[in-house]
Amino acid sequence: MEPEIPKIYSPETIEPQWARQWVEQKLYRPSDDPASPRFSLTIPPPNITGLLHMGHMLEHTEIDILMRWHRMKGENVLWLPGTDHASIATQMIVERELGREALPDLEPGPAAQSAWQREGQRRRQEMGREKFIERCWLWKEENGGTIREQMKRLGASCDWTRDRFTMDPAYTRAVVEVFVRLYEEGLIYRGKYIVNWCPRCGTAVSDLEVVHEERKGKLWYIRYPIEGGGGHITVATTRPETMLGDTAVAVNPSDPRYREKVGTRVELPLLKRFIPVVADDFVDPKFGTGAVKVTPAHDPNDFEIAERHKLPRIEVINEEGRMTDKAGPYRGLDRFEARNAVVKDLTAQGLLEKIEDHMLSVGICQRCHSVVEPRLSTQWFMKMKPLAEPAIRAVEDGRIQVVPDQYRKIYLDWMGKIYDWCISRQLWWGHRIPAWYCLSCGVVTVARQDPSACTKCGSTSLRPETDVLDTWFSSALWPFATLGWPDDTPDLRLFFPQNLMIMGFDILFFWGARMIMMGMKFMNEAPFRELYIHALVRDAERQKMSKTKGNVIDPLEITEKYGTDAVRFALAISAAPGTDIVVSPDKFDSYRAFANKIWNAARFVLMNYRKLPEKVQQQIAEALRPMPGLGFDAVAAPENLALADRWIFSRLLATTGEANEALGHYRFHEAADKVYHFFWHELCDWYLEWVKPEITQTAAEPALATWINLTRVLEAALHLLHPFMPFITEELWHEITRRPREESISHAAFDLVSDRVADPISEKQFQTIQELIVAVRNAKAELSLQRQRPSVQIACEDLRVLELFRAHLDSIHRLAGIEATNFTRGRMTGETAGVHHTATFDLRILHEEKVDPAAERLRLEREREKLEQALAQSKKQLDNQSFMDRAPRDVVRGVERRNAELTEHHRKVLESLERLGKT
RNA sequence: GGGCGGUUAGCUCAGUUGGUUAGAGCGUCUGCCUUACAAGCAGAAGGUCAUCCGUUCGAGCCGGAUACCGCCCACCA
Repeated sequence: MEPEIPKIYSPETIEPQWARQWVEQKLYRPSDDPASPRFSLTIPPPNITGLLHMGHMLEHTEIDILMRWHRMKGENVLWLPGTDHASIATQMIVERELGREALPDLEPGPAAQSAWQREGQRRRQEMGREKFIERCWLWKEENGGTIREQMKRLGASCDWTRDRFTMDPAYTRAVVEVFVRLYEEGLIYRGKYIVNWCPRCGTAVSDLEVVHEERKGKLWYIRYPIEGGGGHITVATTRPETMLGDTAVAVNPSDPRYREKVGTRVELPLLKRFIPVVADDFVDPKFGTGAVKVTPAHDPNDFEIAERHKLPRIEVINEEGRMTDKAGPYRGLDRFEARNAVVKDLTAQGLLEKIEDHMLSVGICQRCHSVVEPRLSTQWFMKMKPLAEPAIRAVEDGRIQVVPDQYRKIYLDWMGKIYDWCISRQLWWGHRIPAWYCLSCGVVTVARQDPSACTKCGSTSLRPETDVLDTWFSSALWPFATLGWPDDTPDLRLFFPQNLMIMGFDILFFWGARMIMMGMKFMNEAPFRELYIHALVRDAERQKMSKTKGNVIDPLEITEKYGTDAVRFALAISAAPGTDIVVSPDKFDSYRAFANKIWNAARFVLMNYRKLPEKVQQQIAEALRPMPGLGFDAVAAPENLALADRWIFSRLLATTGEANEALGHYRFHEAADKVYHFFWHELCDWYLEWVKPEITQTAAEPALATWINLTRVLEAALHLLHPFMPFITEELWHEITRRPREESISHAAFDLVSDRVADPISEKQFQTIQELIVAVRNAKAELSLQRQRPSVQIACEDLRVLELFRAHLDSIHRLAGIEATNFTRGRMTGETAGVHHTATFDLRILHEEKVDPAAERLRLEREREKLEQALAQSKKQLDNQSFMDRAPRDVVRGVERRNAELTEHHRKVLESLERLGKT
């Protein structure tokens, strides 16, 4: 900071410097000393395809606050950063890029996007697997670091020397190791089942990657003629095109309508095939007609019915969503075109009985929003039940704490009814499944290294598996694979298990649950001790932010405008656990104002500090080092401090305690709020105002004790604020302490956990003075005398209070804006108008205007009414014997005290009214 | 079809185990350019805590029901 300190805080000139320095100095690399208490956390790795959005920023802000807080507590903190290869997302982006190169002239837009995508897919096939993967790596090198650079700019206190990527060679080794071990144990298997198939992406996806959407659909009632004449059975379906693959009609065995038909055959319209009528408990007689068409190759329920009845499975829809040869005349049609054609033909043949509107939930591909097709296909699966059990117990018995608690139950519910996980993807970018097929005998070899020959028959003609693993397979290993597993590394020994994991609810099952399962399986313990689920960020209309809605707030943009610290603070103070958080420019504005307030408070102190004789400056700086934390010494011992100094110190201690408590429970909003209130409304509004004359005077005798206390409190306040606002506090800390630029507030010792209790006597005394000052300001405002400095008359029965006022008369005069005070012991009985009462004192502004008796009466009457209401309530409680008997003593005493105060205040008001009446 | 969360000031939200007078920010109104800050200072107005019933000496908070809003899970064609 130059001697001329600007009045307006400009984050844009200060933040980038520190951000750069922190990274260059490797400031947040933990020590490798196993003796010091450690705190470790791995970042939820953002996708390399991603740009930083507000959700990231919230997550990183919360993490960073905690990391900086733990560092302040003297712990050895590791925040390990990294990125995820995002198999499907990356492949799509690279494909689109290929498509765009081939078709550069298209007008950008949704239509072009899908054209590029299709063309890109074609070109991918053309160039082949190896070339395409090379291309993906290239893309990753060029774009995959964007988020990392953004995070650095936002001051995330990661250890960048430990940056990891899910496709690093070492990490890939861990993935292969896990796959092979699980396969050898029979927990990974291969089989032909119905899976969710995305025809657009051309791959299977897991259940979790399918989102369900309520859509208006129809229920078509189709007549299946009974073989040999004699009527028909009507089935209802939401997907008429699948009838082409029907291999049975099923009815409930107890359904009297169809009992006789079971075992007979019906004719499948359009294709003229005959299919049996079977009885199965699955069928609900109350739905539709009570008869169900069975399409084993395209419906999971029908698949199971077919298993039970040994029915054939006919695939009529292919991997592109088009009808197969088995669909006869409909072959080659898209599945939705086929639907229309089938309905049209059935209508023409008079076999369509009716059509009803029907709401149904449609499965949509999470990635590309295509309608997912349940499709028979050979895939790799992970058996989940045996893996889930230990992961359930770890949460049940508290080895992992889930915060907020509501998510514990959601986790347990989901884990309780978990299904096997389809882990193979028909994609190229990702971890290739380490399996080889023998072209001679057909046996599958799963191995850590490329096998040269078949393990069964020794043939050397092997075909490697082409499928890759679901991205979430590799991220499930994140908490230990990033630390060097499967090797027994020092990092693994020192930092595993992680102390904490933070994530959004949206990936609790995708990632959180699977990490716990893999941790239990391969490390024999929970991968982290606590799991904190953070809120979702929404815009001012409570909408979830998304690119398609166009309501995305770009953190970098907003940060540039308001400052990182302000945005961080706005997020933190809005982040109550378990609730969504709403952000808006308004909010950022108010916390930018807060940053400016901090800046100016420090500026004020510094400006005056620099006017002090050099010797005094030295003395003050001396008192700040070595870091005394919150300790006192001889100069600034409590008995040498004035009331205001003791008061602000007491408030500082209380605030520190509250902020610690709140952060310990992830109550970011509460911690931020306490610190905010302390800094602005106690430190600035009262304390700085109070000591202003002492520190602005350049008198021969600087108030050394006050100066020391002031700088200490300010320094402590910067520490308190630092986790929330790292940049401005780093900057100001250097100015206040005059420490070298190479040092950092984040590593400065600070006695955060103080065993000192607050100082209730000073607090009470200061509070009484505050009451008086506020009362005078009020009275002045009521009389519109704000511009003047009138004299006042104060009467008080309590001699100690009177003494207190007298002792601080100058401050009171200055802060209340009055000229002189006339004190009386006792009550104000001789005056007829303009008297303001409180329980402890009476107050009258002396001024020339005649007080209007009518207005005066109105004011007092209103006051009387309020007091009487309050009195009635406290009396009621005191008269209630049950309350007196059962309520705790301190509650009763509180009511009694209040009642006494009210009574006193009320009596004074009544007396004033009476006197007023006499005039 | 199950499960969960929400409903508090004009707006956005706090309110930790039930306890005296329900808070904050923004907005509104009044007055101040008081030599740190007008992105500021000093004041003010504004709430039957969604509704009903219950438990209790005492309920914004605990229990039950209702209404509306939102979310998650689910293989009923």
